[in-house]
Amino acid sequence: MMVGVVKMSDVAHEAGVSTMTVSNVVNGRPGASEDTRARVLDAVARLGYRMNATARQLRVGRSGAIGLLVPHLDGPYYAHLAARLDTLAHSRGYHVIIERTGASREGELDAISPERVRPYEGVVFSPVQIDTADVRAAGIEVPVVLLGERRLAGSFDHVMMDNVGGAELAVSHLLEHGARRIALIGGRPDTGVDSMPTLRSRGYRSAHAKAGVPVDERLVVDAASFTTKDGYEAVMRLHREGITFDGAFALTDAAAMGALRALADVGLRVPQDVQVVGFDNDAEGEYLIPRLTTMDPDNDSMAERIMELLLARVEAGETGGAAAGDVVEAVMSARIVVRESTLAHTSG
Amino acid sequence: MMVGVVKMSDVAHEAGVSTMTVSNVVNGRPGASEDTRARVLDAVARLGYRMNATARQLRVGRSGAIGLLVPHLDGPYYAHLAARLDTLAHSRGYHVIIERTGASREGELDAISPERVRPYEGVVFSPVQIDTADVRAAGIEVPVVLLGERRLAGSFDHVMMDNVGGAELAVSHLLEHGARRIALIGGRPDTGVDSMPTLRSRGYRSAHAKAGVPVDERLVVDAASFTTKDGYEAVMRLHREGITFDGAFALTDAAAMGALRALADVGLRVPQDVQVVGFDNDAEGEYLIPRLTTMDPDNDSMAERIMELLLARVEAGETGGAAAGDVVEAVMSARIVVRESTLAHTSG
DNA sequence: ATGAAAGCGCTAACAC
DNA sequence: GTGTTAGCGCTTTCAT
Repeated sequence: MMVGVVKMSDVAHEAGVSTMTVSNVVNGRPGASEDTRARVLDAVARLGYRMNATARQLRVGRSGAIGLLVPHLDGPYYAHLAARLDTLAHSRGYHVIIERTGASREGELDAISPERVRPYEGVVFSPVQIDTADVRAAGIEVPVVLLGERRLAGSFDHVMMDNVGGAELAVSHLLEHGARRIALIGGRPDTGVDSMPTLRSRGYRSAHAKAGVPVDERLVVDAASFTTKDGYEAVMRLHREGITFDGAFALTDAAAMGALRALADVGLRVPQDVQVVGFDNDAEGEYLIPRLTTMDPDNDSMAERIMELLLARVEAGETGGAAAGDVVEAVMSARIVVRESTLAHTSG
Repeated sequence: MMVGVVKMSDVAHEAGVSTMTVSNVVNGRPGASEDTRARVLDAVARLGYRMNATARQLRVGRSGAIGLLVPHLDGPYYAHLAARLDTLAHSRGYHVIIERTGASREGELDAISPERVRPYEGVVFSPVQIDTADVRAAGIEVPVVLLGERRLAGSFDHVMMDNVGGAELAVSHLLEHGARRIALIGGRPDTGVDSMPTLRSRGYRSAHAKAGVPVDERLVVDAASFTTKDGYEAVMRLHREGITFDGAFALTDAAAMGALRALADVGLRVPQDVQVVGFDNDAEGEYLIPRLTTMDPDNDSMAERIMELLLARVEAGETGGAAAGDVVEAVMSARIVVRESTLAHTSG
């Protein structure tokens, strides 16, 4: 056993060969006799040699690492995505490294800076504050797949969920089951900007339009961040202001959870008095009281699509982030999971 | 604007100086006239130069990155820890990079391998499958703080939660409030091995011992992984087998959530028929029906302690993972948060 | 105040 | 089959 950090030249010396031969053996390249190979491997084991990945990367570029740059890890969404991506990456010989941007502009710019991104062979980035121009300007040098609702047209492969369609499905379900005054928990006026809340709010409106049911704007309750707390407070606010409703579409399951608790607190029964639908299909939804009807975004397919797009570019040896011409925009659709929080049979 | 990757020598050429001068200016080192500095900065801006962190690291070692190696990111625990550590790291000029080990032995060994760990200036590692010997044998070359319940005696700084004490407090609370047959959801027989479930189970037993209440072993229900589903199924199993109980201590809030749902399904009222306590103080607990009494592990203090220990060693320039002699073992205690799922007043 | 030389640990390209 | 040379992009040292 040697003390200090063992490098290739130490192994070479020990085995009585050149560093090049050690490199070849260690990397499983052909062109070394069985005898030499054995001697090298033996020396490696004896000295406890471990390759210096930094040096290797400076030389060849390959690191085997894929960066996943997300705003935060609260809630099951990104956690689950990370797990799926990691599994997929492993099966292709890569591993996933996760970085939090903190959902701030500065954090996002930091995370996508070339210094920080260069060690990765490709990155999956979910921007929430910055836009296409910023991402292009950052000058990322590796393949990028963008994630999420913001339209970053034309420059990068982009995987997004069909938020509008999913929300429309959710609200149509409520309308079909007889709800006529549907609260939108965490809703936003349509500012024209694409974001998760504005898109899901847009689906809420289009479902109403299709059904010919007018929207009472007082039912649209904004929420800061779609947490359980926010959902709770939104319903409480409606109740305090005496605004009645017989349905509620919460922009996230977390918010729906808070809404359920608030409804219980004010004595409204779900689904008899108010029917509730969430969005995300969090694992907990199945165990809430009552069990929550929700939209399932099929995150697994999404993860597969992402990894497929990214590795295609990585393995094609693409460089220079912004892809040329043949950019893919994949929209994944969501399906409804009906549970106790909405009525079993269609009314009307 | 230049095409391709711009390096220091390009900037040097453009500014008409040597690379050394560029290096000095870019890194804010003294020893460059105002005039030169301006010319260099101008060239940097014009060419869009970004430093190559890999090359720099090969030369000097510093990367500014702290690795957080965790089994998974499901649930709020590690997500919240990551956020706290990241904030603390930023205030000290570092950033946190998260890696999932997948809670497998292989994944953990992979993650702590010198190749993978060398880019970090220090790592926070939460092992669940491997033990001290493995971690030592891995030959990590940077400071390490270990996290979690497994005792990895003597070799590394180690921050752990007082699982036994916390569980004892939770169960004592139930006993004080009149519960006499307390189900242990996710409990384990004490195998002598230290793990979250065995430690919390130990607290369950010691609370009973202190109160002089015997434990009915049929109330100890194992669960695979302490999820909502597991909690639900554990209670259902007790009910099917006709085992009655008037209290339940779930090893995690997630499991408690499933237990609450199961109790509702079998027609038992909480807290009147069964009092329930969880562990972890997840944000959702406050909005469950009924609101959940739980143990708050004070993760923020824990994160502070971890970062403090790690950066102390990093900034002391320590190398060679296993610290010499002066190893710190910090045990953080948990406090109880009383809510609706247990009775308001002490009985008996 | 600035620059030239050497080298961090590794590997591509080319000898032999 | 194996070794030599050169160099990835940066910084340390020492000269000027």
